[in-house]
Amino acid sequence: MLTDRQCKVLKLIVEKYIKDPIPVGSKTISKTLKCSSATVRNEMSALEEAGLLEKTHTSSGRVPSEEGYRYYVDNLMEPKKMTGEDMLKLQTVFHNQQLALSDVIVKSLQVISDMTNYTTVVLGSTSHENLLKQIEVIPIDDVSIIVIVITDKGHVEHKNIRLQDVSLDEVKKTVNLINNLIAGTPIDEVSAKLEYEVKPIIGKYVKQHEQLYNAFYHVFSDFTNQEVNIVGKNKFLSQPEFSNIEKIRTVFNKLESPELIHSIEEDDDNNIKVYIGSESKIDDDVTVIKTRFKNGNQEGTLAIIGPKRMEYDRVVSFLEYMKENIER
Amino acid sequence: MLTDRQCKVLKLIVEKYIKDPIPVGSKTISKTLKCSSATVRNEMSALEEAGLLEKTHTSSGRVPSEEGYRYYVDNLMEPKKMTGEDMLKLQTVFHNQQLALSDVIVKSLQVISDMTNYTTVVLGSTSHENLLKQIEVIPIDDVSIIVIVITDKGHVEHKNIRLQDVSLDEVKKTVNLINNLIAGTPIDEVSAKLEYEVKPIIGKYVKQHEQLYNAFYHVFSDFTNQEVNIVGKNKFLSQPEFSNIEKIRTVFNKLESPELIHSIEEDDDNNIKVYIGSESKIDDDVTVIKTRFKNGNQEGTLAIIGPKRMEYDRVVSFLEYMKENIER
DNA sequence: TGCTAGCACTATTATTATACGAGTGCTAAT
DNA sequence: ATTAGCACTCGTATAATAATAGTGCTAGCA
Repeated sequence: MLTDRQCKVLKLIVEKYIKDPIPVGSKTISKTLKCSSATVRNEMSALEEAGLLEKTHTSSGRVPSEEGYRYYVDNLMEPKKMTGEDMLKLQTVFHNQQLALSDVIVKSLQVISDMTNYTTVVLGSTSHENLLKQIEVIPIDDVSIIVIVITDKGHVEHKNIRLQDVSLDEVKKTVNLINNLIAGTPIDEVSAKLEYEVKPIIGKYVKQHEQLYNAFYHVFSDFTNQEVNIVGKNKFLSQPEFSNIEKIRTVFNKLESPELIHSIEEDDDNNIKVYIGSESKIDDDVTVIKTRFKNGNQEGTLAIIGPKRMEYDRVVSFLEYMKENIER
Repeated sequence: MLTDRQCKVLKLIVEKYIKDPIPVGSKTISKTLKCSSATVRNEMSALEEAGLLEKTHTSSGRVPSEEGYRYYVDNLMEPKKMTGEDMLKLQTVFHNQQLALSDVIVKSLQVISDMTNYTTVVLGSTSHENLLKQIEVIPIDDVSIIVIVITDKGHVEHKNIRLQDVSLDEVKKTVNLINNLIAGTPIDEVSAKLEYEVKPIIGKYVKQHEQLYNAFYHVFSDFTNQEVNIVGKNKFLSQPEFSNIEKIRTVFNKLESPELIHSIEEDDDNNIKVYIGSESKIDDDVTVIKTRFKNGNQEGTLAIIGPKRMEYDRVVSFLEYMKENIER
């Protein structure tokens, strides 16, 4: 258990280091705390002993360790209320009556990315939550048609497919069958249902059924599992801890890998969760802060991704604000 | 005018430097050319005089200048035929009968990006070439509908809009009006036509016409002018001349700015065009190689973007192959 | 007992000096 | 016209030095 003063020292160090990423010395802290630098040094080595602080070399100042940030976030951080200016910017987005909720969310996370200089992510509902609402087909020319897939949550995707010697009539028959038989099915089960429920029927009644079946099968199996919206990846380029290209490359690759991004929502806790450093699974110097939201049939995940040395208090208050405003 | 030997020297230097980005010395060249390093030095200083070579410092080897690359591309470069392996990879993409042409193009440029380690771009038809084919509306819930816009070239976009107290009937009336009155109009003129041809009519026959008019107006004015597909931006991260973050940042910002990307197709020459360094308008160390393609009603631009120190011959042959295969 | 002044010690950073080498340009000889 | 030879230049690498900002520890004080 930390003493009161140790908490103060840790908090000061974390906050100082977040402002300015250079190791913090005892002298700096002693100025704010009413005691000598020697006393601070003693507290510091106790905190280091406890694994909350680290030195970059034997005679350097201290830097928060992963556990140090953790302790700060869990116990020391005070909620920071948003500035009027920040609030105002977001409110103008939220009060745009014409935009659908999903657009409002994406737009405001763009704004947040610019305000904070961190990367933001919006994940929509997952494919097992999205039910097939209907499909539409538009003929483009003799050989190609566009298939549009719409889910109950309003997720739309389209695909241009090529067919040889298939009459529009037969396409329409198939479309009607699909709409009648498997609308309402979770998107990720559609491919299977197509095989067991639709294939046998079109096999009997539709010419060129092989080709049509294959085409639609691909439309659904290629259906993106989830709407993923990442904004401001380039913000990492202005963070000092990502000044080397290698690091940037690994982070960018991770941010583009669907698995990684989906792992963000693995834990479906509804509160705001903070994943620090290695917990982020992206890079030891990266922190992910996320929350889930739900409004009617719209649900999903918001995340803000930045350096471990992140303005935790500010980011948390942004996410709280977003969650609150989305949910009513 | 360059002598024969000067051409040989320039060609060797450019090709050597492209392989390995370190200044090329006279000794290296003299090994390949049957003459002494002193002779090569004389030729080199003639080439420097002519502005085709540069030194990084007084006693360094030579590096091609922008004009040097230009001369190489225009006069010295020999077309390099594609390796069987490269060809094979692309052919499997092209021979996929199920994919629409536009998907084949995007897929093959992904493949090319991986093979070359350069960034690739596909630009679709511009908005004044795309004609509105039809719009479709799908109601999602009480307050929101999805509007889907389809162009004659098969470009599809959708937008989720929110309406208050508007009956589905009225929406459908408006949609029918739009489809009847302004289908066939170039996308970038639709907004205007909407105002002059549709607004007066729905004003009379449709309740809540203000709201509906505004919603559709926004759907069309937000319509993306053009399909832009950039693949492999991260490839820049592994090019040695982009090892500093500042440079990467400016390049990434440029690649994300629509104006810049559109400037690629400004010149609608149908041949393969090479923009070296400052000509690329992206960065002095960047080269853009592009070509237009056309197949039936599908047209657009392909581009490969990489360091100025690019494998020009290889890239040109890739683009030739692509153009040829698309156009038949 | 807890705090602090004082001091020896340590590692980083910046600066300077030195040597090395890969390259050039020029001159004189072939 | 070509080339061997040589002085010269500049970037890179290495080592030596000093300055500095920090530490840990000890001993004395309230």
